[in-house]
Formats: sequence, C-alpha cells, structure tokens
Amino acid sequence: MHEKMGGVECCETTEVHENLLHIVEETMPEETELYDLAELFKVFGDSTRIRILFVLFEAEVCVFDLAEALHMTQSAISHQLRILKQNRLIKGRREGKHIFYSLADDHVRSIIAQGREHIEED
Amino acid sequence: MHEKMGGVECCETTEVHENLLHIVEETMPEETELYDLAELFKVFGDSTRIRILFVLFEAEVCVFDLAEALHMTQSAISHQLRILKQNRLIKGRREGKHIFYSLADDHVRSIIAQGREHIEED
DNA sequence: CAAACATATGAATATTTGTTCATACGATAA
DNA sequence: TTATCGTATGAACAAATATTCATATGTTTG
Repeated sequence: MHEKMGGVECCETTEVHENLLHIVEETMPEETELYDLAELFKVFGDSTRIRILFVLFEAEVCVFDLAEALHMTQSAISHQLRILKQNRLIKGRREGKHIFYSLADDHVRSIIAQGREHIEED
Repeated sequence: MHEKMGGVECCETTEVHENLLHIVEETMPEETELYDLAELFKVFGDSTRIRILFVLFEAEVCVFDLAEALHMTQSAISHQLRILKQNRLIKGRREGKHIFYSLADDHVRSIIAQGREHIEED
C-alpha cells in the first residue's frame, strides 16, 4: 500500500506527510515575501556593508569619510551605499556637494544585535 | 592648509575626521567578528534556506520530507542543511535511518521576525 | 551476508556578486 | 562659464555560491 505513493517510502505513514504539507502551506509566507526576506539578509551578508553600518551607528557620515574610515575606494563604498539605500537600511541627505548617510530605522540595529548574540554563544 | 592633508579636501575641518576615526576605532568590532556576522547573515540570505527554516519553525522534519515539502532534490536540501548546521542554526538527531532536523535556538526565530518587520514597512 | 533506504558529499556548471577602472553627473566657487 | 570637488554608475573581471549529477556512507531488513 505504501509503494503505491509513487515510490515514496520515507517515514511510517502518509498522514505525517499530509499533515506537514498542510502546516507548511498554512504558515509559509508567500513566494515574494520569502524572496524579499532573503534579499534583505543578503544585504547584511557582506562585511563591507556591515562595517558601513557600524560607522553609521555612531554618526551621520559622507561618502568620502566612510571611504577613509574603512580604507576603501570611494567607488566601492558608493556601490555598497546604493545597495543599502535600495533596501531602505540607510538614507541620504544632500548638503551642498556632500551627501550624508545615516540609518533609516532601528531595525538595522536590532537585527545586527540579534546576530551578534547568536555568534557570541559558546 | 587643508591641502596639506595629502590631497584630502573633503569636509570642513580635520577634527571631524580624527573624531570619526577615533570613534570607529573604538566601537567597530574585531575583524573576525565582522566576518562571522556577515557569514551568519549570508546563511539567511538564500530563499531555500529561509524556506527550510520556516518548515522547522513548525516541526522536527527529516531530509526526505523537507525535500518533498519544498519540491526540491534531496541533494540540494542536504547541501543547504549542512550550511545551516555548520552555522548552528539547526541541529540533527539520528533515529534509525532518518535524521530529524530542528532549530538550534530561538535566535533564528527572532532574527527572521525582525527581518519580516523591516520588510513589512510601507 | 546482500539489498534497500535515508542521507551526505565531491565535482562540474551556471549564476550571482564585490571590487576596480574609467567616466558621468551634480553642486559650488572663481 | 569653466574648473573643481563629491558622488554615482556602467563595464569588466575575479571570486563566491546554489543546484545537479553521480556516487559514497551509514542504517536496517531479509
């Protein structure tokens, strides 16, 4: 009887499968939200961007100073700022020739804080 | 006088730079922690792994059932489980031929929750 | 023991991604 | 306006990564 599932043999009963599939169907976010979530965390998944965020934790800083503080090219920083801005992690404010960047909201702080907590476990 | 900074001309005074560099030096985590942080978030930065985690939010599940629930190859799932396990986001428990996977701790839940909150802003 | 099942893993491939280089854009000052 | 400064951006290249395929490992059953 079990072999009639199309070769599927894993686990004891088919009930478990149906139950799981049902629960997954109910609680799994929509395809677009899953994609956006992954996209968001991808932004945090680069040490250069993380370092930029740590600087912006302390002050509102222009591109040039960010580049200097992190010992990186203005272009490299600018490219990363663009990604951070697109994902609404930071925002830019123009003041003459400068553009000063700062955190967009406090989720950035709490997400990174949670990450640090996880890492600092033994 | 400003030109003597080695061509550096940005921003009004050199004080700002020194101040920023000092603050950054004080508050920036160590190189290894920054790398580990980025590495952790990189793990969340893939929709397949996110989907696996959402399944494990609901139940302890074996590899085969995960593959079935997510309509993916056993091999693809296994590769991703390895990454999740290496970063201590999940843990495996052997029971006969099966290996049941579950969340390692609650940081996983809260990190993803924070991510969803950020996304669900207008 | 051999056979079957559940899972893991190495190699190969296609795609994604971060940095560099050159250049363009926008604002200000002369 | 022209020159200069601060920033943005497109193309190119190298490095990282997710999936597939084939195969190996480990466990149970006959």
